[in-house]
Amino acid sequence: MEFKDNEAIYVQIASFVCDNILRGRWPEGERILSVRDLAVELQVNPNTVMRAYDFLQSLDVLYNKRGHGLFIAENGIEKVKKYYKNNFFENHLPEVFKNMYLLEISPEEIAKKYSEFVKGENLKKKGNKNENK
Amino acid sequence: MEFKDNEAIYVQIASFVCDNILRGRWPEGERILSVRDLAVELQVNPNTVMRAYDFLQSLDVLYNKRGHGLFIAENGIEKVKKYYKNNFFENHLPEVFKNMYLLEISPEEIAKKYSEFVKGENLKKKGNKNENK
Amino acid sequence: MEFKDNEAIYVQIASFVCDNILRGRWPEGERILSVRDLAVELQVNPNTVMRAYDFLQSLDVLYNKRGHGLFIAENGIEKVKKYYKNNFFENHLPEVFKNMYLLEISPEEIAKKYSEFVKGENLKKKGNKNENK
Amino acid sequence: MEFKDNEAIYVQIASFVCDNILRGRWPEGERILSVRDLAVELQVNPNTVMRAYDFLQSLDVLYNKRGHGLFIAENGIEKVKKYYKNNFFENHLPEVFKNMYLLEISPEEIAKKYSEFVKGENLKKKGNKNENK
DNA sequence: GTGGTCTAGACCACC
DNA sequence: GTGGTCTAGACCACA
Repeated sequence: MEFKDNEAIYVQIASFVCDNILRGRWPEGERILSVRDLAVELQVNPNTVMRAYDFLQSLDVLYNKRGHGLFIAENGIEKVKKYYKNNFFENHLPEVFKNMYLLEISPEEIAKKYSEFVKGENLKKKGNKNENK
Repeated sequence: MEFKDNEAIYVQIASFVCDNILRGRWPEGERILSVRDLAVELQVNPNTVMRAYDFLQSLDVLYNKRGHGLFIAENGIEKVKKYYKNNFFENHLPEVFKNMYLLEISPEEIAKKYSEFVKGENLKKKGNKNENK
Repeated sequence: MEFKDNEAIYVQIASFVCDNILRGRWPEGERILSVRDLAVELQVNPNTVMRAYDFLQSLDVLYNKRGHGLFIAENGIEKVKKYYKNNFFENHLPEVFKNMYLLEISPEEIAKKYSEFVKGENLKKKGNKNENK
Repeated sequence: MEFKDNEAIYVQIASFVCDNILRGRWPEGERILSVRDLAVELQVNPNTVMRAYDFLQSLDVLYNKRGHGLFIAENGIEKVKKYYKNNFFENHLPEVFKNMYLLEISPEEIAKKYSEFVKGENLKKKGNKNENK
């Protein structure tokens, strides 16, 4: 996995985990990869994974069964959505709107680009399905 | 002026300057506030303003007339737009699209919220005009 | 290391780094001396080294692996050459030609002196090789 | 006249004066433009011209006839050449050679570009002659 | 340990 | 007055 360098790696790992939860790849209630395993997979220091997991515990997306490891909360999707939605509307969107306004980018242009983005995502999905066959 | 604390102050100052240029409040070719004056106004160390101005000089948005101060380039708006547009499409937009996709936010909802944002901006403008009466 | 005092120290440090890259002494992809270490070695304030490194990052010659330090880009040599060549042909050479023209110095004389210069450089190289024996 | 912004203006003015002397446009022994007149012509603060003249006096290129103004020395060309040659060989050339060496630019390439430069200068001369007709 | 940011204050050349 | 450079020292988040 490649990391952007304008954002802390642990934040990107947290996003990565949430992604997998929202997309249903990691089902609610199940045990999550151990710190060490994920660290190996992402080629990252375990401490960094730990920070990401800590962060997600503070959001109640993950919880700790003593001695059994970390699990995804039963309402994990809901929790993630809540946090991300709030973040999106409070922090990201105003910035985006300001840019659109000053750079004279119409919402129609955004919508058009978005539909292209969605196409790309759907292709990915199909690709993954075939991979698993 | 208030600064967010999740972004370096000098970056926010640079954005502030670009904003004023894009909105036409600071016309192309004109002299910009001196390092020291802006530092006093923003209650910030002159070095911090200097860093922001340095950055804008490296983008050719500002240029230096020796001994006379810094001036906004004749094609300053164009330069700013170019930089901001690139930044917006490369860095911001993909992130926004991913959020929209995963959080199931439709482009129509975005468009609606945007039109409200624009109303707010227009009110601000009128407010400023009245102030000057 | 000695610094000329008609040029900013941080610029000279940046040149020093580029020199080492172009000469192959510091290979592409490798970690570069930390800000603090180079500051100690050059007997200079860390901020000054930082400025040099900042500049080289803006040229994409250096990049940052968070928490691990700064590394020379894979195409670092190319990037440095591009920047230096442009600088040389746009800024230095016209000045040199004007001097040659007005002072009546022939290109043959230049060529002759250059071959002496190259000899000196080659001796330096051999000297270093012997040092390492 | 346009000034480069990487060199002090008074230095550029001094060069401008030397240029005119070396090219024979301003003959040895003659009175030189007054500080004020040159300042107006170059659209520059008189103090700045003054500094340039001061500098040239320190090189014995100009000298002061009390109450009559500044004059170009009888051996002005020689003095200018001496200073510029020294400067060229001591300061400029080593830098140029280093660049040529590291960027792998051959003296032949330099010679070729120089001959083009000379062509350009000769055209200018003819152009000026015709202007004065 | 790493880079990055900010402040405070001094000093400089230039116009 | 202008920008620009440098130092010293503090503090931070990150790995």
